[in-house]
Amino acid sequence: MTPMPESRPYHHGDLRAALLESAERTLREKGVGSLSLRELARETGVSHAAPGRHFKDKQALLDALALAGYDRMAEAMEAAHDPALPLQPRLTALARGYLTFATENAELLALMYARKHEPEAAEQMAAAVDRTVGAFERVIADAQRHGEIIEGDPEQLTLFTGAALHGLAAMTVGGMLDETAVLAMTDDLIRVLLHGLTPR
Amino acid sequence: MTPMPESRPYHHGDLRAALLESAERTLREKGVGSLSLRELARETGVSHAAPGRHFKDKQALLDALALAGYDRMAEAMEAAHDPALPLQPRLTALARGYLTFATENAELLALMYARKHEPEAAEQMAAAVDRTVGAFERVIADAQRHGEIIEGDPEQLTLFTGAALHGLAAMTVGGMLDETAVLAMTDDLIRVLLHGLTPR
DNA sequence: CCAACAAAAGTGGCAGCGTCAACATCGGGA
DNA sequence: TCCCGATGTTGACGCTGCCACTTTTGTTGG
Repeated sequence: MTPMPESRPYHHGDLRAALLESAERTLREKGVGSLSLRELARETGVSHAAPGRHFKDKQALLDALALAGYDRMAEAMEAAHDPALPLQPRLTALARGYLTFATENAELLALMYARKHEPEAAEQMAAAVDRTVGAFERVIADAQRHGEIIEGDPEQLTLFTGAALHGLAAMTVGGMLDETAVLAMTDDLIRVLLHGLTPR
Repeated sequence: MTPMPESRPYHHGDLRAALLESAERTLREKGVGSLSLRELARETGVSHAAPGRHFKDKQALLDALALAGYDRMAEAMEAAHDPALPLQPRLTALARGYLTFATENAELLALMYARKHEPEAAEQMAAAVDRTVGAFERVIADAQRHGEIIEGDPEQLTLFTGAALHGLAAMTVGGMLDETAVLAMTDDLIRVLLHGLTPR
């Protein structure tokens, strides 16, 4: 039970990465509310003030987490993006990609959308958002050029599509829907988005 | 500058209501992050432990706030609901109602959707959600009976509509859109929802 | 009419948190 | 080699939520 001197080196090696990793696990397992710098330091085996060397703020750590999240999300979206498919399945695949990422990273997503970020981080975020939204926008603009989608500002049409997806994700995270249900209705959602609620 | 004995009565009168009111103001002005029971007590002129008499927890106070929010939201929706209108303007009016409430009560809305509520509060919330969603669902089911909307589970179609709206609201709250822009595109959103992204 | 009781408020204390300043240790470049 | 900057540690401060205990107050039954 004695702490076992352990002779851990004075310098950790890559504390910053270790903290981010540990933080992401805690975020996933216990939520952002029970994420404490001191607890993090304890888990990582460093003193309570050590994290301050790498993140000036708790918010700075959360920002870093969110930024990493955007990278992973962009990857997931790009992986789900198959330009060879026709419009409807192509959109459906993208939608599945987003919804899967969103439900599997609910707490992280909340952080990403949080609007509390410090100014410098906010810029990087904006760029990261574009990477994700861009995937959708390309599909829309593409299809528009082929006459498969109505005319109008493609940015706005993309926004509507994204809003529907994000709303569904938010409802899932909020507990109104369960994860399998939301994936099961993705097909229907895209169909409604493309063909409308009114009969043709 | 002296505190001025003030001879405030030992019993406040209606501390519970005073706390909720003060909390809502702070929530609106400084966000949930800077909402502290002690600060609240100070503002209200009572001791730091007095709030504990009326809310067993900080979460209990947040739950009460959220519950009141649901009531106000339901009122706003019912006020925006005009059954005399034809389908499209009727939906548009409801959408405006929701988006207006959402942008004007961003922090509160986040609280309402937070999924951290204690079990008893959660039940009341579910009922409150139904009051709001119900407004939309009635419109959809109504129109379906008149053949103005495609067949299919009205609950699911309502969900899609609600998701699009909520997504748009979330983006506004998140700072991607500004308040006037979102209201300006409400018409377009409903049109796309009803008639689809593809040409007819 | 008043004693007793319960509800409502106050007081003090605890542990945890984020942050800061001052000090310690280490490794790498002048 | 030495020294300096980056990294880690220690200790402290004020804040927070929460708890146990005491005090005040209004109400109510005898």
